[in-house]
Amino acid sequence: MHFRSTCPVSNILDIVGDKWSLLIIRDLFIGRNTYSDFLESPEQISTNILVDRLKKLVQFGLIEFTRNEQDKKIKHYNLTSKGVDLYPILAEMAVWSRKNLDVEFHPLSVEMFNDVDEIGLEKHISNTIEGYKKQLNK
Amino acid sequence: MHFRSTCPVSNILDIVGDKWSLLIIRDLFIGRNTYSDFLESPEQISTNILVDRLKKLVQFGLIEFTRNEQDKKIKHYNLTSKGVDLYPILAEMAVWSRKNLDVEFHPLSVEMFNDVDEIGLEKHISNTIEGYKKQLNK
DNA sequence: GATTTTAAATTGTGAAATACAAGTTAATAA
DNA sequence: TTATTAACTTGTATTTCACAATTTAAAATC
Repeated sequence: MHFRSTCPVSNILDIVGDKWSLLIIRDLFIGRNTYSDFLESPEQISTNILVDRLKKLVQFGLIEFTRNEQDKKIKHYNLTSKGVDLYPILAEMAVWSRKNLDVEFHPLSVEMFNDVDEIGLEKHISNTIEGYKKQLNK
Repeated sequence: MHFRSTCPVSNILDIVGDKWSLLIIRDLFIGRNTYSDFLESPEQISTNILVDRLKKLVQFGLIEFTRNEQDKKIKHYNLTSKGVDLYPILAEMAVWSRKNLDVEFHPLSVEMFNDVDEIGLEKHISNTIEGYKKQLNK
């Protein structure tokens, strides 16, 4: 891995600072976990870019995959602990957009973040991470 | 502005989701605020990319500039409130890198974040934002 | 007021990343 | 044996980025 500098902000951007990587991470948090799932996301990633990003994210140790027992040609991707640690960044991004952009957001995002005003962002983040880990162990 | 979807994470990535925009924002938080300052950053942005990103960030309303009174060919850029609101994202990125990457970080970053263990991330963020705003009004 | 300096911006060219469409592979299902 | 389908590859066009050189315009110097 080549880092442009020794700045930690620059370093993480060298890993996930492209148009697609963080959207795949987001997908994993909302339960999408297969190649086909990712292709169905509303942003419409290209197949060659998707394959490339999945490989890179595995190389970086942010995600890994297991084979479906019933249909072994299906790969189920999941976040590693390094990948789960990205959630605060995604959450802060969503907070920024909801505060600073005057647009109608996807119902799923509205639903996902409607607990923030009540319980606070910190609790929302820890709940989401806990929820993700629980769902993995099933 | 064209958004790929109505997901708030996707939306902010459509604005600052490239290799350089957030590094310019970072620079502004550490006191670098002119074209020449940005060029001197360790990541070595190209002049054409820098001009392009500065224009876009102004268009998006994340930054603005004033002319130096003594030397009017110098532009001093500053973050708008929308831009200042990006700091939590930068902070979470730095937190992620410091936790998950095994590298030596720039002394400035080490110094900047050495208060986090003591006072917590939330306080670090509000202090940094407050500090930035104060410095602007001088 | 002509010349030099410098911050900001532009231009040109090659390389890399991304978009889009079509085709391939290999495991499973029929 | 032949579909079917999840994952992946390939080819080409477009866009973005990197790198080097040059231009512009305001300020400073002579």
